[in-house]
Amino acid sequence: MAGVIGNDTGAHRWSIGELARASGVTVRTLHHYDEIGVLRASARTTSGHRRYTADDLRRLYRVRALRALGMSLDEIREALASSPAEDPAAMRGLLAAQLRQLTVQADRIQQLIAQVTGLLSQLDGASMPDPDQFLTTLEMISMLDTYFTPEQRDELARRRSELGADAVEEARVRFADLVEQLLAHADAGTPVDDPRVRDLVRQWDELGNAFHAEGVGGEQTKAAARRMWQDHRDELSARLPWPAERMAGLMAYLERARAAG
Amino acid sequence: MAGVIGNDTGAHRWSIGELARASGVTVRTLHHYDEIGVLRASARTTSGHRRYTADDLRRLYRVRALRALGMSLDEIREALASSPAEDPAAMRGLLAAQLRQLTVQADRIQQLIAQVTGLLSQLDGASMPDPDQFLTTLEMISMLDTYFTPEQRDELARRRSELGADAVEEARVRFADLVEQLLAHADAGTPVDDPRVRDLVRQWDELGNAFHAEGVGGEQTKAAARRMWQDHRDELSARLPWPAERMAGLMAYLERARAAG
DNA sequence: ACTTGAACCTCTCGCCGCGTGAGGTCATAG
DNA sequence: CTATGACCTCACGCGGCGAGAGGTTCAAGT
Repeated sequence: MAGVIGNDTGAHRWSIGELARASGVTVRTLHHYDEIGVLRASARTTSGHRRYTADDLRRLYRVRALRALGMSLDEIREALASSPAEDPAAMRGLLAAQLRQLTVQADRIQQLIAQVTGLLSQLDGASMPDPDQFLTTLEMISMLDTYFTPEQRDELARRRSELGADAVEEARVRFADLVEQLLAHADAGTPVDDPRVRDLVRQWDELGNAFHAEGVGGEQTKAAARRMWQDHRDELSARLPWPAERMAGLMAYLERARAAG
Repeated sequence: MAGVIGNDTGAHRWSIGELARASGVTVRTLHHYDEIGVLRASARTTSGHRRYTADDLRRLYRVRALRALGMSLDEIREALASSPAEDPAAMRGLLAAQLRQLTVQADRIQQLIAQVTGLLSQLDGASMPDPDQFLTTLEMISMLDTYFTPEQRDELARRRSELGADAVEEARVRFADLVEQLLAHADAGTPVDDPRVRDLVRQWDELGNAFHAEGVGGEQTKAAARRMWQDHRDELSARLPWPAERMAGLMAYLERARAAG
């Protein structure tokens, strides 16, 4: 079975220290591999010292290679359990799975890099009147993590980058403008079914929709955003130039207008 | 000091379960944060139950955000120890360090992806006469890891990709040709200072130099390659179309020719 | 006032891949 | 016979919690 190529008859048998030096791993690592069955010493002396064969050395090389590719020792044991000569498909599946996992990790890291870069540019940017602003941004990050699933965050980020920074900035300006106009109407007591108000509400909803996907997914994202707003009205409106209670009143006005529409 | 923004006088104080639900972390996590001092409950009831304030909640958000960016809890504790309002440079340094670390990780993962992809293409390629070939490739990977430093591996990979796959294949063919010619001379007993032999040796060295950098770094890489060859002559020559002892003889012939040149 | 069930407390072990000892046995050279 | 290394088997430690055991306390209903 094992050892079709290099049979060990009469060949040298290594002690654990020799194997360690030859392969560049520590003795402790070999002990560990023996313990968990990734690489068992194929023999012991009468006094209990491990003796390794040339086949063991080759197997060790394979183990180290697969580990260098990022696999767990459990996966490696399974991969090397059935001789790959009999079962090349198993090895293929494992490598493919590993590749998928690596791609996922790479994506995650790229996202983190983008986020950290963004935070750094906020810190370095001219707009640094107030370190509290930065801390609040930090708080927002974990809020987003709490309320949106990773897929939803991906989707939001994707749409923002599709729109481009300029369009996002323009949307921010238009949003501020809508807030001001609607607040004015709310203060003036304009009825919610006034055509001017209805038009403003329509613009508001359109503006928001640009950031969400269509269909069920988009609705879920919007629902998550609403939940976040309801739970953290104060913290969130602290980042806006209007006081929290004014925004709360505005949201109520909006709700009534939508109900009337 | 702390709580300049949101003072807690008379405000609601959360139990650990309420804080957990509000922030989306588990109670166990909050216990852990309390234990290691990342987020201490700012008070306890007489019976020992933890009570959290609004400031604690904000701090928790910051902790979760920094963790989502990949920082360790130790780093986070340090980062939040000094109020960042007093020391914005510290936070900047931390984020910059984190960004560096993330870039390193991203590079590593990209390399792994390239390696796994290469292995998969070897498995899928038409040239799959022999699963042993594949296993030997695995063994080579860990050998390279043992003999070359990460920098040296980077350098080798860089030069190979600069040369391009075609040039590498061409070099392989020329190498085979040189081996055949030199073996013929060695067998024929041509003296090592024969001009034809010296020319072949010159070509051999040039061919090898194309894969190594110039200067001290390149010499170290070549030395590492020689050590690898010396330690693993048999395994390595098993991947070449000539028997190990013929290659060994050839290397000796080469050495003598270089000494004579 | 009593009971119940949920929420809270502390303490401990488990995961992964070993590093780093501690304390004892075996092999070999002088 | 002894000194020195190489080897052996435990066993704890690391990071960031999950999972559970076993006991107390809280809040609400009867």
